[in-house]
Amino acid sequence: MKPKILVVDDEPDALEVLGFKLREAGYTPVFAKDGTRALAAVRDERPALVVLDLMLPEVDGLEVCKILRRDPATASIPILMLTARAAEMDRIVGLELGADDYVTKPFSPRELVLRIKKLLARAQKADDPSAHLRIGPLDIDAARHVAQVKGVPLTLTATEFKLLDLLARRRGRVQTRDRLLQDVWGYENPIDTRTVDTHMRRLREKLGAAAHYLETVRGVGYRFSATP
Amino acid sequence: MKPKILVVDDEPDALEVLGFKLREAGYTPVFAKDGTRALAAVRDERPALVVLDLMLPEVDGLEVCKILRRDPATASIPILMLTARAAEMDRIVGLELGADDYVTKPFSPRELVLRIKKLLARAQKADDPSAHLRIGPLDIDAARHVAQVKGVPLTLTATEFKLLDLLARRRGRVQTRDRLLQDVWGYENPIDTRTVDTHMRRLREKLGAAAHYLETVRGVGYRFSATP
DNA sequence: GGCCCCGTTCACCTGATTGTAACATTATAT
DNA sequence: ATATAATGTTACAATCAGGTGAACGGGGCC
Repeated sequence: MKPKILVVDDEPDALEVLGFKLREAGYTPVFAKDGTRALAAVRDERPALVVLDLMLPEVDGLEVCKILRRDPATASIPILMLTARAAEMDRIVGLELGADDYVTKPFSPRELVLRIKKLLARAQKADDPSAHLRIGPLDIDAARHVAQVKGVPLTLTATEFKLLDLLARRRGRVQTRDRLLQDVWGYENPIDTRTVDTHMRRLREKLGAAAHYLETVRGVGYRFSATP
Repeated sequence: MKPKILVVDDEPDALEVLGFKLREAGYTPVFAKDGTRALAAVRDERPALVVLDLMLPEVDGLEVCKILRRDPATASIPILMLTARAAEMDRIVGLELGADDYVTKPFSPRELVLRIKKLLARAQKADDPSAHLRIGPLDIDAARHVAQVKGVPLTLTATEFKLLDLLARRRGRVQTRDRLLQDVWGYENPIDTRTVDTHMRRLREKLGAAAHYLETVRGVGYRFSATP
């Protein structure tokens, strides 16, 4: 399974070079030459990662970035920004919007592929049960059994931790109460109980500023927000 | 794994030609020459799709179609109708229940194989409940419990979401109110059938620009439009 | 044993959801 | 064209799902 990479740039030359290098590195490149097409391509192709030029016709890179982040279906796709000027990049990657990394033009393709590799590895790690999860101000270290909000450790009980960890790992996807009872509590035959609700309430209380990550999907279950 | 295709026609010549073309296209054809045998063959062979001539000895094509649709075990098998006259096909596909597509005789085998391919692809997608459905401007992600029109998330209640998801998964085929009550609401709920109508209305309202996908089939039920 | 922590259950409350009924409109049959 | 059946619309009250706070109870620890 070759990961699909969407490359968005308005210069055909850049697309060609990148396409070649990506194929060489074992990826399947897909292309778009403006912001509108980029958004369409993300929806159609569901790439594993997006390489995004900052300067684009139609809808510029920043805007594309924002739109992708706002939508739960695409919020977790890593974005690598390309730009000519390095100066303003800290702002872009850090706070304003959710780019995950950036490379300044002119760049060495080797460098770019390395960054892509790193981002993909990081994204994949979210599924690895032993990994250290970092979502916005939230830090979850399953190995050490420690959860933090903005660096401040939370005092969670074992069940609370397991619940939070599981929801965060499956972020974006709704978990029914039955599923949670099975996976967190280990109940074989899910019973009718409000236990899950009570635990969610305590979790929310302890999470404080980060409580909004725990979303209720009425009639279905709970979901850890997909957007950081 | 070659998909098995049941071809039902009373003319041996037609069977032979179709059989050859289907094998050529990578399918495994199975044959029946009348309605009774067709029903038996569906039961015994469990084909992935049925090509059904309208005019048949014993039990005619429409009747076979209806019988297959009534039984939950066979209801989801795609049916492609063959007929000599095009005029009455709208009625058959649209109203009388259940055929998924039709081709008028004489037909080009290439055309037929293309239609088969399309129907099989659609059926496969509908079978996987975790799959992300994308139909025109509509996006339905069951795992995340998110439905969007042109990227804008809809706020659907649990029942509304289930109803939309089910109709979209069975797009192109009419669902009777009873069937919807069974599959969306659950068997044991003996509720007024007008409940479905009310929910359809609410769905249409929320779908806005995409409301036209929900078609009313007077006297029968509702259908999610087959064409994107 | 007694105490404390933690998980579970209960009761109550609120707002959203939903089934139904009543009325309006449209399609079909006579 | 008119009658009739089917569906669209609207409104509303009952119900339900989930939030919240508190009580209960068991097991480990002293």
